[in-house]
Amino acid sequence: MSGDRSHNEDQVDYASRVNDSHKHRDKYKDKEYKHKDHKKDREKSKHGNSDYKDMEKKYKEKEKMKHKDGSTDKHKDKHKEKRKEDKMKSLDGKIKKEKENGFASPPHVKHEPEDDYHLPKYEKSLKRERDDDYEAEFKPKKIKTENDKKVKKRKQEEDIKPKKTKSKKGEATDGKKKAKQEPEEKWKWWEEERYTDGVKWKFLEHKGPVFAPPYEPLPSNVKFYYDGKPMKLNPEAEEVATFFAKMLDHEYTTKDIFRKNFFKDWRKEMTAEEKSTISDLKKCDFSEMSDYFKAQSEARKAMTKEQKLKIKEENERLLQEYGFCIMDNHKERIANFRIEPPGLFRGRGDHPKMGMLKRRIRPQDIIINCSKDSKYPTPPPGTKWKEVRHDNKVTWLVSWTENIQGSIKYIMLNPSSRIKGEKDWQKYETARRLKKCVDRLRAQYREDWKSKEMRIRQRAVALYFIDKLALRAGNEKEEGETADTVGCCSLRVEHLKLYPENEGQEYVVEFDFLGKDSIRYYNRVPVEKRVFKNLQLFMENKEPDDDLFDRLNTSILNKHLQELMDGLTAKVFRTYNASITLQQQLKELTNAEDNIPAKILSYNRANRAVAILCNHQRAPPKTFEKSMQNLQTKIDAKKDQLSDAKRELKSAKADAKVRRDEKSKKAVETKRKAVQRIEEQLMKLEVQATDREENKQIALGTSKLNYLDPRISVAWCKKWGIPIEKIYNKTQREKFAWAIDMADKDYEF
DNA sequence: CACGCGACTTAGGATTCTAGGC
DNA sequence: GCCTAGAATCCTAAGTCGCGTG
Repeated sequence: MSGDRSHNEDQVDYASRVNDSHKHRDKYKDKEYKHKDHKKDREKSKHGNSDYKDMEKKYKEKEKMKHKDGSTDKHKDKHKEKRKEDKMKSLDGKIKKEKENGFASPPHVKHEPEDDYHLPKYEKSLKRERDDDYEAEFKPKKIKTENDKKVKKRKQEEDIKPKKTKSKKGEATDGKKKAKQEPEEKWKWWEEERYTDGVKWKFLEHKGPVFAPPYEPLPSNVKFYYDGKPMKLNPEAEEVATFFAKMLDHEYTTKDIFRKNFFKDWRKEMTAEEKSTISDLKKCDFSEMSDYFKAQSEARKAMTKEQKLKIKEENERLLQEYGFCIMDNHKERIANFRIEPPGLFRGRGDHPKMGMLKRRIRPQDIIINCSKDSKYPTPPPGTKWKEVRHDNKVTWLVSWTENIQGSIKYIMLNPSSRIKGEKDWQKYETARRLKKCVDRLRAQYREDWKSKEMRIRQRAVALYFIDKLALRAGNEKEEGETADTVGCCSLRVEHLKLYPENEGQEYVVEFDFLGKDSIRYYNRVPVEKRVFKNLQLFMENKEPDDDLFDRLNTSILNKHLQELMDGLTAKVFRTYNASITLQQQLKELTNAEDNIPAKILSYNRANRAVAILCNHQRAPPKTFEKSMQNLQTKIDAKKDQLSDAKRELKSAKADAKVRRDEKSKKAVETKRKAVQRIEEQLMKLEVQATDREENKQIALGTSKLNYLDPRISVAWCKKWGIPIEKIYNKTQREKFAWAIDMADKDYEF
């Protein structure tokens, strides 16, 4: 079998892995996670000369280590330190600059040179301009000649499939049109030409963002107390206090870092007087404020129908006005047109910045992106945008810089939009191209395990993990800026344990680390002997907090991958392995004789295998135990009902035997039907229970939305006559409209 | 050529909505 | 009709990756 992942079935049945691995964000460190101390050491060594010398010594020792292979020297730790210092400097500069720019200089509309990229003549045509490069496919830029044949072939396939464009139009127009006029026909962007060379649109018009509602001061009867005494805060400080008060029930507010960060930022909003009084967060009493907000939310729930409807209508109005944009002759839904309201930063895991004040975004923080010849969004009265630009090489409509990490946030389009959909489709096409050459790649990295160059061995082992275990690439992160999490390339020695033998298996590697969102990855896998030996080598003479792959980073890895296949990066493996697993599991698990609920259980199980592979976890719902119990009660009741029905059937039969008339025969039939019906109901419930139990701490949504080629699911539905609604809800159907339209029952990933 | 940053995808949790059971 | 569990949606943090720059 080519291109499947049968060489590592062990991935699929590791329900055991998930079992109690979720939510170890906090527990984790109590156990044996000692990284903190090492971190402190590293922190120290950054300053102070003697420490630096120690480092140098260590560095030299390392160099002596195993690298007799002549590979280029590289020491990640050293770079890390350097980077950090630089960043601190540049951050300083940035803050100062921001103050000068943001407030002093008037915001302005930036005018681009006339002949830039603006091509108004195209904008009226309904179809996008056809590109000069007819061969251009998903990856417009670099098309390798060796691929030309395949490209052409796929092109043809695509041209053949979409034909029913017109056919549906008739039925839809005279059909029942909903009160809110649908944006005429559903636009089948996937039947049109794509842009190449990085142009994302030619016309873009929108209304700009919706700002967070202004702060409403507390009523005078709701007081804040310091050290038992009521205290009126200035509005700014009061607002920040309310952010804390609203989170009082949340675990966050018990965490030291959170409290420390909050308090520090809160004090910045206080008057000199307030600052001098309020010196200890423990003496702050927010409970009255907290109660007030609870009462408010209760009141909101208790509102009358009309009031609720009014709010709903207002929301709808806002959505209609700001929730859409015009991009290239089509009205498209915007994903997040509301600006993030101010509040306290809720970083995940052990985030050093949790609790910091996320400041309010104002019009002068906002950059607008739209066509030059569009009607620009107007800033709120008396305000100005930071900038209006016309960059059609990007997809965002609005951006601003956030104050916690200094990163940029964007307003972009909905997943159902052309611009997102095309990219998504393209992603799966890249993964399918990987399928075609994955055997070759696997052979290659296995060969590379034997390389005499350390960097190549490391690269090959890392790639093996990424492929086999679906690990993320693992970019380096700045210490102290974010939670300490890792991916493949950033794994440290402390994250794995090697067992030459474990529970009857040879060469077992135990992984235990925090990945994205501080979700714990725990897995014990037998690996090939060569991998094991290499790992031993990589770990020799290293401290627990040293990088496992000291001669590798994501950039090196991705450059290598790019050479192996056009468009290949580490994350493509996740997409590929997820999709191919789904396809295989569906094939394996779907039983032709099963009824629809049972088939859907199979689908969910296939989906689950992928979620486990990708380590998509969730906190077990708070009500999980209870709801499980409820379900069990229902099942028991149904069982009783069934035995009753069976008894009745039996007596009806006996009766019929004696009486031998039509009427009693009919009664038997009725009873038989009843038994059958109840049996079906019982089965449905039992299936539901199984499904739910198996899903306790596994999240299916993420893989469904981001990793599974929707055409696989669509094909499966078509093949088995399962309504697509059973698999995808409305939003998902919108996102995957392209797949639903184009995949037939024989689609192969 | 490292490195910072911009753009975009992926992610889990919180909040809101809704359908189905009482 | 009401309540509530579970689904849907919203929210925004946290990744990936490529590119420009000094």
